[in-house]
Amino acid sequence: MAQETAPAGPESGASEPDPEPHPSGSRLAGLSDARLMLDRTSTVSRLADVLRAQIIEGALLPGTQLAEHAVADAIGVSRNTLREAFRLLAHERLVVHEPHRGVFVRTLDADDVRDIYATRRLVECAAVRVEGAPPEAVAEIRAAVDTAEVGVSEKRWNDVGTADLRFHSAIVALAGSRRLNDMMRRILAELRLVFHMMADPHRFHEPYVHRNAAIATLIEEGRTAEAVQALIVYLDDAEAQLLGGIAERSRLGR
Amino acid sequence: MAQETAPAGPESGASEPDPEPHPSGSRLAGLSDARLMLDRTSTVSRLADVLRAQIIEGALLPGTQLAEHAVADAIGVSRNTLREAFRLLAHERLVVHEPHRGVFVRTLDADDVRDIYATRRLVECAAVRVEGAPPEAVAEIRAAVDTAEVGVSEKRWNDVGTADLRFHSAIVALAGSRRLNDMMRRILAELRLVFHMMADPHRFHEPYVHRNAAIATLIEEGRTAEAVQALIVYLDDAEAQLLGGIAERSRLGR
DNA sequence: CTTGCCGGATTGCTCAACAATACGTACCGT
DNA sequence: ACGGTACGTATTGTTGAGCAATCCGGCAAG
Repeated sequence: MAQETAPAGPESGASEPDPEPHPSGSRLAGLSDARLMLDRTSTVSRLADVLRAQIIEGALLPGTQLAEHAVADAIGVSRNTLREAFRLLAHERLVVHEPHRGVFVRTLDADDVRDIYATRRLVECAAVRVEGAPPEAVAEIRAAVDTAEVGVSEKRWNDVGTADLRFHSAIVALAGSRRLNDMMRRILAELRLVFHMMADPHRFHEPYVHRNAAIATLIEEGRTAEAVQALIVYLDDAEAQLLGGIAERSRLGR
Repeated sequence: MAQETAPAGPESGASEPDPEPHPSGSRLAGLSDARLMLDRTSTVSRLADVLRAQIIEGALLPGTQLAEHAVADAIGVSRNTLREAFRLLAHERLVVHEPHRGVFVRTLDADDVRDIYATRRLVECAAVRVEGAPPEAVAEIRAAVDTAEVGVSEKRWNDVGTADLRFHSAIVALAGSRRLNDMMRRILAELRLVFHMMADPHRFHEPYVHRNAAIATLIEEGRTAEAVQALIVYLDDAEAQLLGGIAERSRLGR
């Protein structure tokens, strides 16, 4: 399942942050990142990408143990290389590393959800308020909404979820900060773990698609105060629904 | 220099993100992280802590190459173990990992400074505005100010810098979000790299101590709007000064 | 001065081994 | 039946060596 969806966004190299553009004054611009395109290698990076994609897609459910020897053999890499990849994923909070016990796909609790939504409320609302947002970010917001609506009409709920997170990434991109974008990408990846812990994941996205559209319009029209208000309501509702799902899940069989 | 200062804050385990507090409803609070205190082992964690402290204190200056074999031999750990620690630090952006070339202590440029301050403006100002801030966070703000003032009177500039960053960490803590705190700790650690790239690092902290005190008072009195305004001015000035320092540095011998 | 080539050094990754730790299970006394 | 102990096994933590791939510096040729 979930195998047919695109790998979402494993683009983040995560370890090569800077092309360090040479100070040469010559007109050779546009080549500064060519180096990165060339040696996109590094087994560890690709390994982390693969595992990240598997976790985000739900192929590896929260709580699953990732035994080193087994995974290393299955994928065909050395145990040491796998451990390096695990360190990255642990730093992204997609897996937890319990000493002498192993690494497990992260299981989030109610406190995590509350913390995630506290962060989202603060960052997303502040991003909407930022002056002089780059126009391509606004366009990206609209594009995400369109994608989500297509997904709804075709009942591709997984894609709807992806588009929803893309929508909120685009909102954060209004702030125009790379670090903020990275942080939010990681937090939204965490959020996918919560969805995978639920039954009927799609019901957590589908009702919000039209709200996203409304918020997008408000942003496009520069009505930031109203957009922020709508966003707060949105986030409160979504948080409450997820907390309800977690409570329900823990009530029955845990 | 800088050797006499305390290791600042190497507390962040960075790889064991969660004590995973057991859902047991019993009143055994405060013990959830006892497990971590016990097996505080893990060579990789301690190794990362050591390197992080060295970098943050300035013992390892930006641009320094950390050759695997040399460092591993010097510290007395295996090369594989060291590589795992490097992955952590690279993810924290304290070092850069250039494929087939090695890892270097990160060198930040003007764009990095702008990005860091864009993030700080957004996050810190929003944190001040958050309702219902935990009182211990406010107390921590005041404590940081006091420490900074003691540092000034004793001309311990390095401690003044540490206290300044502690002040801003405390401001972010007003939001009461663990993830936000972690992110800001990492960003402020990055900022220390910028300071180490400058001549006379202390002149970037000393003029701001009394401003911190004023902001702290405004926060304590609940005058958030004024506090935010003062914070924005503060951040703008600090950013401009750092950018000036970088420009100056790149003008002469790079 | 540029181009091409070579040798030395470093990194990327693998493999195998051993110590340290956690877990399941059988055993034991009460 | 219950709590505790001991033990064997499986997994992780860490090490060390080794080889291919890659980068860097220098040197020779054009």
